[in-house]
Amino acid sequence: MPELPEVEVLRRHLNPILTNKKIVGVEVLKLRTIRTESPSYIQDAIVGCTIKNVGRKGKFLELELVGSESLLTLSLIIHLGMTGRLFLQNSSELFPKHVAMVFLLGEEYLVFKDPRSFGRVSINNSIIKNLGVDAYSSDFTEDVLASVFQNTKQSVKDRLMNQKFIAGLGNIYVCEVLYMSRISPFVSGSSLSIQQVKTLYENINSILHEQVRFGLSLDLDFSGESKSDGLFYYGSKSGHRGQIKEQFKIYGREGIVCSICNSLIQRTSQSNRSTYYCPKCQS
DNA sequence: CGTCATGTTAAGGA
DNA sequence: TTCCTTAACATGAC
Repeated sequence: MPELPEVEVLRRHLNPILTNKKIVGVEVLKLRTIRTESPSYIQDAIVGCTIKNVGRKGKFLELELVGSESLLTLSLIIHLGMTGRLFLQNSSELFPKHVAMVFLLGEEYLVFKDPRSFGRVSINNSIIKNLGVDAYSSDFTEDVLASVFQNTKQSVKDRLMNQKFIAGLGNIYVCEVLYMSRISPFVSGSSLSIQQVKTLYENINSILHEQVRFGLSLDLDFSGESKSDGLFYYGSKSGHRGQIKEQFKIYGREGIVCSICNSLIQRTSQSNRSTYYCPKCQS
């Protein structure tokens, strides 16, 4: 459930549900999910802590925890990777397949399911220290965006996807934003005009706000895997489980005519990721 | 069988 | 050193 808008929608759903809940146990089913930290290290640190807030930076969720003596605070950082999902289920229900980690909250379990295991959980917040400015925050200004493109031969697309510079944009929304801005994904960052940077900035803001608003407008249900939240099942043409599916203007639309100029939308590869673009509008 | 998938990052090259 | 590119990770859908 990967890019910034999806994580933000999830955060807003989880925050009221998780706030003031106490973590009474932790189970690690996939060691890969915690990488170098051992299960006992995580357990010792967070069991007994209470969740005070669910925050976010870029695509990372940050659960702010406070210890039982109310002195110690720490962050439980969760990245959903490509296929990660977080939901609550009742302690009496069976775990689904591919559960990576479970946080016991008394009667309820916060389940982290992650089939591809690209996600990550950590209590070392240095992993979010290297992130650039969050694209959805007030710190993200036109000047910040302009500085991202200075002195680089790297393509506009690769720069926008690099979390070190701007945190939150991924493959889908970078394709969308470049198409909206009529900018070629292949040109170098430093070749952009001031006007192009301005257009890009406005489109990044508008698409992120639009997608968060769209996600929040859906009546999603985060209490239990069986009900599923219905959102963020891209990649499935039938619309996975017959649920609501986000619509994109360019992403995943290879071979379909561009609604602006009637050219065929193309797909190619950039840094091992698919780039969808209109060869005429974005030349 | 083969190709593709919302992401990150270690390792290698220039 | 820095900046950039590539391959790898693991599983499912089509």
